[in-house]
Amino acid sequence: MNSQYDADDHKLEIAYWYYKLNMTQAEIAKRLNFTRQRVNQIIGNLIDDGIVEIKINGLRENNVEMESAFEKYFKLGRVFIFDVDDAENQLDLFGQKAANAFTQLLSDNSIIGVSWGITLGAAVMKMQQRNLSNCKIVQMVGGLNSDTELAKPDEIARTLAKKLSCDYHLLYGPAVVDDPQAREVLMQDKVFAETFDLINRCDLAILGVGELSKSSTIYQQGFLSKERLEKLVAQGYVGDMAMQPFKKDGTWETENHVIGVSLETLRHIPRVAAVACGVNKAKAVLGAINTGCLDVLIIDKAIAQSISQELSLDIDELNKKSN
Amino acid sequence: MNSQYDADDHKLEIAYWYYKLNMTQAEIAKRLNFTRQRVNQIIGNLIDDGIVEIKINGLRENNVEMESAFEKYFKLGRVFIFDVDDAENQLDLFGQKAANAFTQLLSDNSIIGVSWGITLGAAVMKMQQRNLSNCKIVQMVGGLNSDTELAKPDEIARTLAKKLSCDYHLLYGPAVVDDPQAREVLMQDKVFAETFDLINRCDLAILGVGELSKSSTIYQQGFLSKERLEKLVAQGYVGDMAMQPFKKDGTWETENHVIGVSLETLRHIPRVAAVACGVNKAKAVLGAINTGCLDVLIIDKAIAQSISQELSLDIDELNKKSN
DNA sequence: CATTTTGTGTGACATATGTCATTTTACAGG
DNA sequence: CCTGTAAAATGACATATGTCACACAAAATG
Repeated sequence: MNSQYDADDHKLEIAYWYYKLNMTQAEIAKRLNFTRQRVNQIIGNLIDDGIVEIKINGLRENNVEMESAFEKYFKLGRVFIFDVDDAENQLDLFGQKAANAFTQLLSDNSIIGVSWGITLGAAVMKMQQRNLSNCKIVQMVGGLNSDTELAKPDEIARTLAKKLSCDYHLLYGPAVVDDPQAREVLMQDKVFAETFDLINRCDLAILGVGELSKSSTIYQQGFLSKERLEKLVAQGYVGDMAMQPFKKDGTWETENHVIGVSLETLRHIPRVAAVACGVNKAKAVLGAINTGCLDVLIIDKAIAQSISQELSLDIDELNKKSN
Repeated sequence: MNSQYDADDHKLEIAYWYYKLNMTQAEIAKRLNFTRQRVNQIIGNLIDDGIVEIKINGLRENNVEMESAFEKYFKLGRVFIFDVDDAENQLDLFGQKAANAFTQLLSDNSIIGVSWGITLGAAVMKMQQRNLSNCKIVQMVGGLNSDTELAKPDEIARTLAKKLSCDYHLLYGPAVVDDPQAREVLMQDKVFAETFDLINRCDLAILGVGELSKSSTIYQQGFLSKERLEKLVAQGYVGDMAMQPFKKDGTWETENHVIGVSLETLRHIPRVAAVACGVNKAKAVLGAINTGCLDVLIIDKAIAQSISQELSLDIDELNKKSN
């Protein structure tokens, strides 16, 4: 009844009526003697046509765009990127923000596995007190004597449980043993049966990403010998999660010194969230992403920018509505 | 569960996800552990909050804003305002655009009453050929011998009927009689019974607005004597529709020289559309609006601006979403 | 300490929107 | 005049959105 020409002619008024006067598509259709579907289609193209522009003020101060781009590029469920400019309180600041991020991931009636690390500890400590009493926290790697109280997995598990007012279950074994044979024996022992059963049934796992270098916690604290560190680095390993090392491309050989969750197991946990802060962890984070274990990534802007640069990501391009 | 503070914090990402990534409100709610309703409410305020701005390019070249403002201010169903800058072809240009406007008002199975006038004639002539064969056109004022063929009501009725491929019904009487007595007699006559029945049952009436001055068609063509014109003007009359004069405030006394539809009858026709072109008709149009007979107004920009100026209308203000 | 107030969560519901498969219509060549 | 094709209308649905009334809990008030 009406030609293409008419439609062009009417785009402006449709835009105005719909976006400014909040008329419904049906009302507009009635006015123009169009079908509702046709109006719907025209409105759907208004932005592409350049007739309507939607501007979101203050986007650049935020990292939303970069977060979304990462989610899309790496096929992650959720990415949080935080500014932590204040080098002084970096850990505190990042911890606080990561804690807020965790808040969004938690829901009642879930089994939550925790790993270890300074960053993870800082985040858990900053979490708000809540009442998720039907959750259960489970320690996913064995105990280790860290200088920093809150980096210890058992301590993290306990603290988190307190925050959520729920029960927790510890892994009563050492994180690292020297002799693979010893590990083998221990892992088979029935004491761990329930623990590993819980780990396997986790709904959510939260862990830190560690780098592999002489300045890394894992080395500094002596959980990794100089020889093993050098060997791993030589083999191309770049980081670890829950003490399990991986290479830059995300591959790994099964570890036989660590008592705790394996990367293979992590892979089957529906929601795995990793935190990392500090640009020196960029390479490790990239490797962590590549393992395919992660669903949620919580990092600071420095890491994000470093990764983005290394891969020459075009943030704007990625967010084009290609879906 | 989440404080006000959180919501503020999340507005930006909600805006981005909703407007740029086209996520649904439910998806967003899930991400943030909000209820869908809360996200809905936040999104509803995004524009007021100044976080989201919607810009429609090229609005000013159009008259949409002014049209909407008029609709709101005068409580009209629809207002069309057309640019007719080319003084040369003013009638042609305006006629063409008015014809398009009519197109939007027409639907099949309706009784359509027509009046008379140069502008109306021009518009009807420019209408596209269509197939609305279940419509019926009815002439709403008696015949008159105009110089301009297409200003005559019967000619307009016939032409429109041809355009719509439908039947038409003429009013076989004079438009104006000198003696009120004669009019009385004629109006009672059974010949007109069917005609006036049709007029009363009109779904749509289209008519022109005339001014009352020495340069007006109604006077020039001699349908109104000098004496009557001067008397009417002296009494405050400013214009006519279907030969029925009205004052600036929209009031009128019943006319007793004209054979045709009364303003009172027009008032009860669901959709009455009036056309007018040329700034000299501004005052008449304002009066026409004030009669309360009109639902649709089709005018040129000059008239619109004149009226807007006289009433000191603030277009932008009117279109604020006060509803 | 009791009591409003305010913000949120919940469940229910009416509308609005997006999408498809199918039919009509309008139009361009043959 | 016939026929293929592209644009629109139609009818039917599944989702998404806007809005209630109501219940709760935390914060503010007296």
